[in-house]
Amino acid sequence: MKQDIFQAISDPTRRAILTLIAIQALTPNAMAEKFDMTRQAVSKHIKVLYECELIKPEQSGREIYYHFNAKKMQEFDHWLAQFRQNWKTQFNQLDHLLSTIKEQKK
Amino acid sequence: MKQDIFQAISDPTRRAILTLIAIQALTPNAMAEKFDMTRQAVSKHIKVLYECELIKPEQSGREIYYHFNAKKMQEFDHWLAQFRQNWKTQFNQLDHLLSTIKEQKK
DNA sequence: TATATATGCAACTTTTGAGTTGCGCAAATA
DNA sequence: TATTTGCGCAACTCAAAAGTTGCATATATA
Repeated sequence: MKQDIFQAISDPTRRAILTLIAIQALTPNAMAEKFDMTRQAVSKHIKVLYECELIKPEQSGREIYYHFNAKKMQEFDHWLAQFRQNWKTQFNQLDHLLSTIKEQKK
Repeated sequence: MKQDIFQAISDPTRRAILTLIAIQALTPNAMAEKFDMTRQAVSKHIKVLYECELIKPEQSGREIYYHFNAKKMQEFDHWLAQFRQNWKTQFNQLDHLLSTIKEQKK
């Protein structure tokens, strides 16, 4: 099943995994040790993250190091962009409102 | 129940609602017309979005207009910030790698 | 005042997803 | 070669979440 990046990031454990491997690539076993969770449970999270390309595997003998794929994370940034202008505008309007109230109090 | 902003945004319908009302405030009925979905289903999504403060209600007689709360969306931006430097670094490294390959070809 | 409209809440069903146990395969090691 | 280790896949359980129907409440309108 093709995974949705938004759905992938909605899980706290997967967000923790991303934060960890953004610093250093890890094997599934290493991740399982970090969280109080079986290796298989971590393996499922890895599958989700892999299918939406947020992580990349690097085989090394029988071990697999999973790396963070920063490029994919930019999709979020692009989605957010449609709201960024919006929040800047809302804050400017708030500033204006506050100064108007100030004026009225004088 | 206190809702998680990541979980709130993971649902496609809720993302569509946010995109709509970022442009113009809408009533629950108006939203239900946009999607092929009962009013009650939309109402539940509204509840989720409201509980994590992504939208704000504005009562007008018996109608309720829901507005987009841009400020809350910034929480995403803050979470993304921890990766932003990371992806810039990865791209710089890629640039470096590409120019190295270029040099070798000469 | 009677009726229609806009909404929220509760109970229920169905679907999805997180986590477990059990298994098989491939690589390292004795 | 036999055994251990690292990993993925499949079947299962259980909890959460999406969507439905039904009902209650408040406001507008005839």
